[in-house]
Amino acid sequence: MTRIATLSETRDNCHNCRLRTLCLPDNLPVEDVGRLAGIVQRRKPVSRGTLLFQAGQRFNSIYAVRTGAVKTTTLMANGDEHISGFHLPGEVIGLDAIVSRDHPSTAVALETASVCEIPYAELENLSDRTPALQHQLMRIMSRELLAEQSTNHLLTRRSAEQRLAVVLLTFSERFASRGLSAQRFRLPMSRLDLGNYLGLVPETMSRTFRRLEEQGLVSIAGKEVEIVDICAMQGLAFGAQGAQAARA
Amino acid sequence: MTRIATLSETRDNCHNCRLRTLCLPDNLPVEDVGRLAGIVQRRKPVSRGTLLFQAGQRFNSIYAVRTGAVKTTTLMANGDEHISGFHLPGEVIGLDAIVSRDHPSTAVALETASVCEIPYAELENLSDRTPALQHQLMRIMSRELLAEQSTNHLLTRRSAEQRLAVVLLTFSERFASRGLSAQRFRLPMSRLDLGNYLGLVPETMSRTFRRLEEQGLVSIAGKEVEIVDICAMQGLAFGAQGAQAARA
DNA sequence: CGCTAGTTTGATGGTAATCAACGCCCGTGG
DNA sequence: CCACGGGCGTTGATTACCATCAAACTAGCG
Repeated sequence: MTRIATLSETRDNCHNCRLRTLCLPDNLPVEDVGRLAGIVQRRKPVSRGTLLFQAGQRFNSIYAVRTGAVKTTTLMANGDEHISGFHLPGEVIGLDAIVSRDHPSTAVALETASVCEIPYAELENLSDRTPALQHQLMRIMSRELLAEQSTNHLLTRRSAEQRLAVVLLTFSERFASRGLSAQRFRLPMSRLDLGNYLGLVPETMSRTFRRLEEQGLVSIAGKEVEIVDICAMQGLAFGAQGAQAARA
Repeated sequence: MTRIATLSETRDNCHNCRLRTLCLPDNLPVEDVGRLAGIVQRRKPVSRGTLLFQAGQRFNSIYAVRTGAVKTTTLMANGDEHISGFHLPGEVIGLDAIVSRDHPSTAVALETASVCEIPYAELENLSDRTPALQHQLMRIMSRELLAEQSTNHLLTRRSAEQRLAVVLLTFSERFASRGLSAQRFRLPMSRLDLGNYLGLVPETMSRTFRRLEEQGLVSIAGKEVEIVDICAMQGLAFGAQGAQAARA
């Protein structure tokens, strides 16, 4: 069932992409999408564990996830590794490298995944002549900034249960906006990875999953998640105060 | 001693600004700095507590801090307020509003402060015709992204002592790069604000300051800070593991 | 069929939140 | 000038949550 992409298909890259409204081409007029498609390079699928780029590597391109899921990790000054995000199809990664010559983080495929590579020099060059593209880039970076801020809040002021609830609801929404079920989905990462992202050790992850299940909010089977009571989940995630300080 | 800025002085805005290498004009050719200066509006100093913009307000401009210090806060879904950052002269705020029509956060002067207002429509328009400006904008956003990521790590995986050490060292560096002393400085925010930012209650802030002092790392007098042993501070901030999980 | 990474369970302890109360600084108004 | 008040900061006692340690269990995979 392997199909070979023809050249014309490659040119069509973004036009026909189901993810176009989540990705760089969003808000672009048709002719600009064509020009963008001209510099986008589809990469062949890679298997779980493959590095898309590595911290310290020279920054040449940003990447848009096409299929599968990717995590980005950073080696911190003290030597431990921090997962800065999980990325689903349509999301752009590598933006944190623009300011320096090198990638600050490493991107790893969490499952079989494929990406579009966008050489940054060419993207810069193109967006110099394409205001709409430039504006879309700014919007994407602004959105990332906003997401990081809300992650910050989540991590400082919420209990383990709330962190997990928020993250599950976030995945639910992200899957839904990609046309998948908001109720049932499969988490692409291990509990260790999810715990690293949330600032919780695996033992706590396990116990917290169980507590959510006991409360009848979710049903868990390995990496398969079913959100049983979405309202109660939202109540837990966003209602009242965290377990910790929440003074004005 | 009040000086009235003349028109020509206003035009010169960015050229003569001591902060130009930290701010939007950095990396721009002289003629582009002039064009940028043409759309920058100097605002009169405002006193402590003044709101520069408010969450929910229509997004029109970004702002560069010129003097003083500013905090940005966000009202989270659960009703509590989260301080997303403290901003010193040369830093640009409001970038998180680009993606939506409205400001997600509120900016408050922490002390007497003045800002430059940069109408975003004009900035967009100008950067459409000014590649270097666009690239500088991208670099600034990328830098912000990076900063948020490292804050994330700080908040999830480090003890109260380490969080405070990191934040003090960060302020030290930021003051130093503005030509001020790296050893002695005055924190512009209350302990409550700093605690909110770090995810710590005021009681813990107080005790943690005292512990750093007892260890001979710093000397504290109200908001005045002296970093006594910078090496030991760095050791504490970046060395070894945090008090919490740090598994790969 | 065993191996290893990942996950779970239980027992214990430490760090920081919470609760309670007091002292300090500073601006306001009598 | 002094008294008052409130925001801010400090200190102490107690508690809760989550990390840590230890160990068993499961599942994918060569």
